Formats: sequence, structure tokens, C-alpha cells
Amino acid sequence: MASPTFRAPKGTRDIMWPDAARWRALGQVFAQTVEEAGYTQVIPPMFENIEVFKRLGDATDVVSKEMYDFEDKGGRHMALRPEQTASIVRAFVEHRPLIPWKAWYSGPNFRYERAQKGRYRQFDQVGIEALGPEDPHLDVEVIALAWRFYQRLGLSQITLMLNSLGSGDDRERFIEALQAHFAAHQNELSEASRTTLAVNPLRVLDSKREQDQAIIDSAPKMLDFLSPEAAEHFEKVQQGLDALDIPYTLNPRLVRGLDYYVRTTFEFISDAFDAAQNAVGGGGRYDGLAESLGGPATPGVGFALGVDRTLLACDAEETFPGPTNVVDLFVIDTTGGQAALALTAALHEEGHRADRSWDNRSMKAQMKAADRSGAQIALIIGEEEAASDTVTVRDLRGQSGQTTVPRTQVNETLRKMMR
RNA sequence: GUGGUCGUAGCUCAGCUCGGUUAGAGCACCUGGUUGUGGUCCAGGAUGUCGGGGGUUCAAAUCCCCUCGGUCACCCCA
Repeated sequence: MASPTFRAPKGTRDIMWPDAARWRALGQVFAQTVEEAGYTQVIPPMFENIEVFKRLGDATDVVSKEMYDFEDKGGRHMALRPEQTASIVRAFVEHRPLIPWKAWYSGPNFRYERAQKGRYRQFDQVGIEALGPEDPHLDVEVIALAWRFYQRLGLSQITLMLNSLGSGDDRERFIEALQAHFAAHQNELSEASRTTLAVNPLRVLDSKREQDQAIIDSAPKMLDFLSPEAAEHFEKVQQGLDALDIPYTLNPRLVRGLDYYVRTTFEFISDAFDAAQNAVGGGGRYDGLAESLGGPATPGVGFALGVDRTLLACDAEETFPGPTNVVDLFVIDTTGGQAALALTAALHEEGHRADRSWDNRSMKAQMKAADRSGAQIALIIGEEEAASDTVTVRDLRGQSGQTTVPRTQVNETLRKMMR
């Protein structure tokens, strides 16, 4: 690669056509899917006072190590959002909409980390948050919406991983038991996991290191520590998923990175692509978050889905393809360009997608450009057409050949050919 | 933050081991064959700070050091 003076910052990239068009199409499918269920869009700012994100928990790397934080000109300590749940809940606390409040969002997030497949410093997420009800069927709705979204994209190789972290107290008791277990086997644990153990014992369960697997397998299971209430909630979530025929896999080792999760947690894994970053989405309950942001104690549940990773999964499953052409019509004018100027504008007025060639190039060059544009039909104006106020309409893809019609009949001819 | 690996034309890559004339191929692009017709074919053409900097040498794409970037994994997470 020649070395351009400037390039997109590390860990970022330019999304260009056709990817950008596909990106937008994905967003449209998502918006439609969740709006069908009554979720309304929120567009929060991309940065917040850093304290908003610190409420997510100091033990998470997202907060402690990966934040793009800065001091603004007014001396305020701000940060680019590493995720949007905190912003949405902050907005909830600030505006106090009626509950249940069901919101959806879409947009970029920022985390300072080393890029790899499916992981970027600026990455897009779409998601929903539902605040108010404690009803386990709300958990089910949230999961079902993500599931429906994936299905509408044509993804079939998605596994739903499900777990419950219990209520706050259950979690405490579980962590104690976990600590005892790992402490007893400390010498067998990897060095990295011993460090993790000191900071956040739950996360040791997430280790991918070979050395740790046996000890993790023999560790106590969260599900054994659920209080009767939490167990009942979780049971109802499962029954609800069963009722909707949504398949899931119970995974007692599923502990999600953000500290705020309690009770139901879930993750969507793509089995179609071979990469470490195969979690295409995840979420759960965060019953304490509103309170920690200064609002009334309000239960909440939601998910975030990674747009980049979801599209990687689509690539792997060869589904949800991007567009193949940007225009349907292409105007060719070998008489100087004046005719193309007028005809192209007229076509746009009619709502057609039409492009044209420039610089008064040869017929051959213009035909080539027409072919390359992906257009179905070329509208040709040469000396003859210009003299007789006609246009030659040529089918570039089918067997219709070409026909020369008066300028006034172009629209009618196009209607017939495009049907 | 740690480790592996890779940077040569717009793209995919050869050349580097063992330094030596003007740095190559395919695709794409442009022009012509076909002064009114693309997608096939033929002929010709344009395009490179060999990622950047420094060093060794008579001589560096090639050897050494540093650096930047891509990529993959750990970590973390979507």
C-alpha cells in the first residue's frame, strides 16, 4: 500500500458502499423490529460526564482502562461513551418518562483497545432498554426481539446462551464460594487468572486459557446459589422462551463483563465464523443501575448487538447481501453533454435512480461506464437523436434490445421495460 | 497492555533465503482495433517515495536497528 499522509485512526475504518448501504439496511430492519413492539428511539449524546460511565463499575476494563476520556475547555472531565446503556438510563433518570419505558438506540461507541477481528475502537451497536417492570416476561420480550432481528437478517447459526446471576445477595454468596474454590486451587490457576481473581472473581470463569479449564469446570455453579425469588424469575424466563419456541443453552459460566448485570443474562454467539470475538450481542437485567445514577430504584433489562460482528456473521452465513447497483438508468450523450444534463435531471424529477457520464467521452467509453454502473437501461443520445428529439433506450441486461422513441415517450417506454 | 505474523502498483501477490543492470505478474483502469454501442477477443499505454526513519555497503525491496500501520491471539467485550 502506498503510504498516504493520513489514514483512518488506529482501530477505525471508513465504511463505504456497498457496506454502508448494508449498514443502513440493517438499521432499518432493527428499527422496524423493535418499533413493532412499542420501543421508541432515543439519541443520546456521544459523550457524557465521565461519572455516568463510572457507575458501570470500576472492576470492568471498559471503565477502568479503555475509556476515551478528556477534559473539555470548561474543565469538565468527559468521556466518549463506551456503551449506551448508561446514557439511556441517565436519560431516564433525567427525564423520568412514564414506566414502563421502552427505548431503542443505534450508534457508535468508543473503547481504547487493540483492534482485532470484530473489535474496533469505534464500533456500532443497536440495542433496546426496558425500564420499570420486573416481569420475567419482559426479559423474554427483550430476548425475543433480538432473536427475531437475527432471523429477519437471515441468520440461522446463532446460539442463545442464558444464565442467571441471581439477585445482589445471591451474587455475593456465590462470589464468596467462588473465591474459596479458586483460592484452594490457586497454584493450578494461570498467573493472569490469579490477578483477575483479586479484582473480579466472577470473571475468572470467562478465562479461555487451557490451564484454567479444569478448575473452572469444578467450580461452584451460580444456579445453585439462586434465592427462591431469583430461581422463580429465571424459571419463568425459560418457560416464556419455550412458549415462543426460542431455543437456548443454559451456560452457568456466562458472566458478562459489565458489573451491573443481575438475574437474567444472555449472550448471542454466532457459530458461523471462526474468530475469538464471536459474541454478536448480549444483555441482561440491571436492576440497580437507575438507582446508582441517582434515580429511583427501577428495574431494567436490555441488550446491545454489535453491528460489525452481526454483519460478519451475515457474511459467514452468506445472508443479507449488500446492494449490487446504485442506479437503474444511465444516460449517454455523445453530442457534448447538454442533452444529458437535461435528460438526467428530468429522470431524477420522475424519481428514477440515474447516473450519466462526464467529459464528453467516446461512445465506447460511455457504454462501458454504463455497464459498470450496474444500470439496467442505457438512454443514448447521439447526433441522430439530438436532431430528431428522440432517445435510444437500450436494455443492458435482458433481451429487449434497443428502441428509439420520441423524447416525450421516454417515461412510458421506461415503465414498460422496467415493469 | 502482552505475544505471533505481515507491509512491494487501486486490488491480490511474486522478487527478499545467498544485496548487483531502467522492480515484475494477474485483475482493474485508459486508448485503439470497431470515427454510434458495453459485457468476449486482440494490440498498445499509464500507474510505485518497495510503509517511514536510520545504519552497514562501492551498491539495499533484499542485511541490521528503531518506528508506524494492518492482521490474529491473549486480555476485554458487541
